[in-house]
Amino acid sequence: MISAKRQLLFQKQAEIVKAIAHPLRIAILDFLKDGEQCVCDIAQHVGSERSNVSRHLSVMVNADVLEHRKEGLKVIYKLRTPCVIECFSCITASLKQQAKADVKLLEAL
Amino acid sequence: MISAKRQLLFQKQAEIVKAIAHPLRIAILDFLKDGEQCVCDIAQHVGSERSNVSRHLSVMVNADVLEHRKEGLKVIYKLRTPCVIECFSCITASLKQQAKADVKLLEAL
DNA sequence: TTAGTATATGAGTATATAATCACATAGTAA
DNA sequence: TTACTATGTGATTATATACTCATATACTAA
Repeated sequence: MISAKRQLLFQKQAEIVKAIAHPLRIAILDFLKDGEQCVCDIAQHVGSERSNVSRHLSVMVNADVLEHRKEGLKVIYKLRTPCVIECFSCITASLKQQAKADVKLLEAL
Repeated sequence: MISAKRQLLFQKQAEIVKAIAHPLRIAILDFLKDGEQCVCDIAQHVGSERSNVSRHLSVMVNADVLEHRKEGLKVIYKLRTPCVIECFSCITASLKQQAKADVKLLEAL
């Protein structure tokens, strides 16, 4: 059985992973890997309503994936733990593996 | 604006991340990093109902995070992309950063 | 002050997810 | 065959999440 301490760790890890587990939020992370941006530019880039983007951003701030600061009218968001970007290389590798298997299947039909 | 191609990529990446984004599933992944296991031993280890564990396992199989094979009565599950485990080192680093900030805050009170 | 812009948030709705229980299926062994 | 064990799944309920619209707040500039 898992100790209460480890269960807490898994709980906390899940909170961070959940904060990333959305296509729009991944798009935002991908945009922010090249540098900080304001909400309006993020919304423009990902093609979604500002209110919606603002909510997604606050989810990631609450999970400490992003940090933000005010600059005049604008609020600037940036990655707090840039290594999350590296996780996607593993995930992309998994997707490539899937895609290759799909091609093989298709060829066999 | 993001191309349709990239939107599809983010969509697929999110499906994989979502399949990991649950404390019980992270506990399962952590257990499987040391080798393949059957449902009954996984359920025993994570301390949850077998039917519940079975459903969580199928979520991860559908996302190609796990693979499984039958062996007599038992079904054996194992990691398909072991590099997902590496992602957790980044997430744990983020948690450490949070915890340190919390300690500093506590000391300031 | 007023007008305008950027952001955040409450309320409502729609959808997705998780857990539990009961039952079904598949294999083993007597 | 029957009894038993391991696993998967349908149905239900509870909860969480995502999106939209309207509104509130905060700042800027005239």
